[in-house]
Amino acid sequence: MNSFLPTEQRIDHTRERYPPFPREPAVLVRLIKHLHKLVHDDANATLRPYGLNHPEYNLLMMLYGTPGGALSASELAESSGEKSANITRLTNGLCDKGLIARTADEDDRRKVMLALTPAGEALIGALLPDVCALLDRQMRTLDAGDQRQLEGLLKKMLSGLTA
Amino acid sequence: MNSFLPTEQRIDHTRERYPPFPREPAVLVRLIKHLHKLVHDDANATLRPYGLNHPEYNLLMMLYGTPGGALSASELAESSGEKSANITRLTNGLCDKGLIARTADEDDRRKVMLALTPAGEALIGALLPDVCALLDRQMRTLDAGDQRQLEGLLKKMLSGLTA
DNA sequence: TATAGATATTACATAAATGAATTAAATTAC
DNA sequence: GTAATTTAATTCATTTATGTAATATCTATA
Repeated sequence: MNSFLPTEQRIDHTRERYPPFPREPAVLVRLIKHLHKLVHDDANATLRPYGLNHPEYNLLMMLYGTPGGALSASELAESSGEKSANITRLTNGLCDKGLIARTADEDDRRKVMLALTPAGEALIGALLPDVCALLDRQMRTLDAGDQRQLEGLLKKMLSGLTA
Repeated sequence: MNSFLPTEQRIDHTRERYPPFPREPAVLVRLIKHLHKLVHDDANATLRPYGLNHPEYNLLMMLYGTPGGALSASELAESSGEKSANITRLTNGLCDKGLIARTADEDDRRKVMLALTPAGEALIGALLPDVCALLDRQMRTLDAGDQRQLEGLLKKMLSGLTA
């Protein structure tokens, strides 16, 4: 898992067998997959002591970072990239743990608004130092300029995937 | 899902509540997650007509791109990033479909060597044009220079995650 | 205001992934 | 040469994620 070289060699061998296979796009897609997995596993390890996994943490941080502090289930699904059925399961778990609370929206009674409880706020306060250390560590090989440049390129890539 | 702006706004609001939260690393991690999901879903949609999902396709391409054409189960796990238990499940499915075949390794009888069958080779030959088109389309907003630069930065990021 | 159509949420069934434990074969140490 | 250790692959139980369909509520328009 530590070296990406074998992956590149396989892509090169694939191109010998099938020349139109586009090297750079294939390398980039594999890198994204590889990085995602490492970041995801790393985050899970950091969050486990707090009784959370990465998707649960993401939902809590969506609420923490939202002015007003409340989002509907579908807004959470949209912003977190999870399927709505999965949001129900995850928010059930977070409600059971007492970290978030559901309230019916007054204007649109189809909606269920979700917000952090004091216990949820407290948990985030407790884990943020570890999370910040994790994020800084994960990006430690990139200086400020690298990070800005990478952000720009990833957004450029993103623009080709959504349109 | 199409805009990344709300995510950035949430990160900014998080930083108002908790200033040490590192903006760039958080943005980059979210971008990686976002891009991975889009690429993954996109690939699944392209592969479905061929009766494959993305993990299955990855395993087949590992074998296709390996000189000699055979890998052991643990080598497949290592190179694909899947857990070994998952490799067993996935390769069972691919064997059932007749796309790969298991043979015992002569030197080490604990090992199970996996290789493409003629049917597996044929399927890859059939789907590669679509996959190449997909890859080129996914990276269409990045010119050759962008792609090289992005590859370099992602590898630099990777070096901080594995060590 | 009645009703057709759209949206939000949830429930249920199914699929995919993971972790822990098991079996079998090879390697090492004695 | 035998016992202990390591490694490879699988099985089983559990967790996590997805797709489909059902239910309830809202919106628009005739």
